[in-house]
Order: sequence, then C-alpha cells, then structure tokens
Amino acid sequence: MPQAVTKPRWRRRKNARPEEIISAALEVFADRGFAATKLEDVARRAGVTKGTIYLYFENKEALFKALVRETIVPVIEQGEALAKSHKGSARDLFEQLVREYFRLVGETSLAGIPRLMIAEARNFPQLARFYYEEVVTRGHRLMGGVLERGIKAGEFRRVNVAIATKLAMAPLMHAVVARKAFAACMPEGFDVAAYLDTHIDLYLHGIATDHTDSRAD
Amino acid sequence: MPQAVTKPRWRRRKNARPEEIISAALEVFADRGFAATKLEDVARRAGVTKGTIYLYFENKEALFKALVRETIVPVIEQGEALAKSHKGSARDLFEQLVREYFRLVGETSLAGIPRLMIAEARNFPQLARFYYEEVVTRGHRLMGGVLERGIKAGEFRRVNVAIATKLAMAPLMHAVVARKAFAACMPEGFDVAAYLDTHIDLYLHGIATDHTDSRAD
DNA sequence: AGTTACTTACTGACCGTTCAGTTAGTAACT
DNA sequence: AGTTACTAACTGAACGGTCAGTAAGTAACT
Repeated sequence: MPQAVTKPRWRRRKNARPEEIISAALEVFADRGFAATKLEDVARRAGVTKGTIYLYFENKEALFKALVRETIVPVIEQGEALAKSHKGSARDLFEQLVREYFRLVGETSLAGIPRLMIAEARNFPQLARFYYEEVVTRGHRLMGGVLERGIKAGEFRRVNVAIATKLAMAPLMHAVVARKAFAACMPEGFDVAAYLDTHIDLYLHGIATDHTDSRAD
Repeated sequence: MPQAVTKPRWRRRKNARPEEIISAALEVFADRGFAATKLEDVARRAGVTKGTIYLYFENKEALFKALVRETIVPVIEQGEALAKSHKGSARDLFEQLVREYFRLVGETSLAGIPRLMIAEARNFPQLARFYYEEVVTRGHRLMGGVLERGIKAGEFRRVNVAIATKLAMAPLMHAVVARKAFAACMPEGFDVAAYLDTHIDLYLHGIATDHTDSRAD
C-alpha cells in the first residue's frame, strides 16, 4: 500500500483566498477583458472552484472593483506621494511620473486594465463610473498639478491645463492600450524606451517657455 | 372595407440590403463592441430579421470586415489623396490631416470602431490582424510620410519617424476612444476643438526646428 | 407556377449564479 | 491521546438566460 499520508484534496485557507483570487483575476481580466472572462478560468488559476469565488466576492463586478482598488489605486497613490515630496523642477517631476507609470503599469499585467475599461465602459456603466472616478480623474488631478507647478515656475507656457493634461496622458494610455491589443500584430515590435524618451522630449519641448527658464509676463 | 391595395408586409430588395445591413451594423458595433453586438439588433435596425443577414454575409466576422472596408478604409484613402495633392508646408498638411480625421472619424459613429478593435483584438486575433494591416499600418504610413516631408524641408527636427508618428496619432486615437468610452462619466464634457488646437500647437511646437524655417544641416 | 428573398422557429453551446452536499479542520469531552 | 460532534470552507452539478447560426416554411415578385 503506497500513500500512507493522505494529502487532502483541498485545504481551508480563508485568509489567503481573496488575495489569490484577485491575483488570478488580474491575469485573466487583463488578458481577456471583463465580459469575456470566465469565472471558471479565474477559479482554476487561483486553485479553487467557481463556487469559492462567490464566498469572497458578491459577483463578477464586485471582484473586478476589488481588483482595481488593490492594484491600480495604489499606483496612483504612489505617484501622489512622489509629487508631494518632489523638490526639483516640474520638468523633472513630469519625466519621473511618466517613467514610473510605465514601469508600474505599462510593463506589467496592469496594462490590461485601462484597455479593459475603454473596451467595456459602454456595456458596464457602473464599472465605468467607478473607474473614472477612482482612477481617471485622480490621475488627471495628479498630472494637472505638475503642469500648474511648471507654469507657476515659468518653466511651461500658459496652456489650458485640463487639455494639456489629457495630451500628456494620451500617449501613455494609448501606448499601453494599443500595445496590449495589437502585440501579436506588430512584427516590428515596440521600442518602449525610445517611445517614452521621445514623448518626454517632444512634450516638454512643446510646452516649454521659449527661453526655457526666465520669461514671466 | 378600407384598404383596397394590400401593402406587402415586406419587400424584396436584394440590392439595397447589404448596404443597409452594414449601416445598421456600424451603429450597433460602434455602440456595443464586437462580442456584445447581437445580430438580432443589427437586423432589427436594418429592418430585416436575423436570418436575412446570413443571406448576405457569411457570419458575424465577415459582416464586420465588410463594414471596415466600406467605411474606415475610404477615410484613409481620402487622407492619402489629400497628402498626395498637397503643395504647402508639412505643418499645414499635418494640421489638415488631424482635423480631417476628427471630422470624419472622431465625430461620427466611426469613432466606435477603433475602440472596438482595441477592446477586442485579443479575443479575435483574426480581426485584429485584418484591422492592423488594412487600417493601422496604412494610417501610420500616411502620417509618417508627412513627418518625413517636414524633416526633409527642414521644418521638423530629425526625430525617429516611426515613433514620432505614433506620438502624433496617439492623442487622436486616445481622444476618440476614451471620449466614446467615458462620455457618460465626463460631467465637464470634452472640448474637442480646444483639444485639437492644443495638440497641433504642442506637437508642432515640440517637433519644430528651433528657427522654425531655415536651418538645414 | 416558379423562383427566391425573407421570415419564423428552432438548436446547441456557453456562462454567471446558486445551492445541496462533501470534507478539512477544530474543539469538546472523554 | 483518542474519539466524537460540530462548524464552515469548498466542491460540483444543475439552472436559467442569452445568442450565433440553421433550416423549414411563406410570401413577394416574374
């Protein structure tokens, strides 16, 4: 008779489950989107069965919201902390934030989330509203603050801040989103480093006051 | 007895159907996305029933491809024609193309299509490949040509053209896509005119050679 | 009367959600 | 320490609704 010790088919791990399920959910949602994600797949990846998910989350939508709160929102908070403690020029802070965003979102599974939201906002208005308020407006407030600092310091031209903010974010968002979407179709690849360098260069060059530092009017 | 002439409940209109179905499909696909679009809804909007769609299109995917070919591709062709016949500066052509894109895509139902593709490319790789080749690369070639003209003419700095192209398009794509997605969540609205003005201003300011016209090296 | 464009009714697959039942873990009582 | 009674974490199957695609039948037009 082999197998003296009977290894149980499963274990009770109440504390570990939510985190594991969220982590599995991130992978699957980021890969497939909201509607196309099967909770069965999330469950399998988390090492449980579908029913278990419902012990910890009310439904698919609640699971997704929890996921956003545990993963994306902290990234924004980190950016806010960076901005708060930053002492140097606005140009410099801008560059740091851009690079940090790509490091934490653009090049991780998190990149799938913005894509997912853009994809499905129309079909899940509740989710859209939630995400827009907790993530989009908060991110814009962060970037808008940086631009205002630059304008006050005379580094940046007196542009419309709300719009310039959107224009600073758009290339980031679009890169994240399009790269994720069309990865399989881009034989030429996507040189992230060069893309970021060029965005930072063009944008700062575009928004800079003509004589780089002086000139207040 | 009223109603002597019996108006038929429906008519045979073989020639008109495909176009009407495509037009209905555009509205529904743009609104809901690919997977979430029900052919029954497309049919109702086109004034037929689901079965009729299958008389003219092999399946959902074929319908979508036809739709792209009949609507988006012509927009690109128009842009190509504009670029070909343009005589003035690259700056000017850039501005015209940007505004034209928004007029023909950004502010029509077509805006839903880029969003749809970004949304569902991962889940429908065939569609993604098709779209990327027929639309994305072609659009990039168009914009890339403009930038090269500007560099040759000494209007623009010697940037990496492939990347600068992506950076020129990204704000357009993202605006189209995000506006469609989050329209319901933006109480402040979205000032398209100002957004385009600022993009053109910042981008051309960013890419311009320092002394605006002369300076070839 | 014949042809065929179109409708109607149907099928089969899929998936979120539910819940009755099973089993791991625990504590009370020997 | 060992047995037993109990709790609750987890499973797995089934339900109900949805929808792409199909095919048999019907009515418009020639």
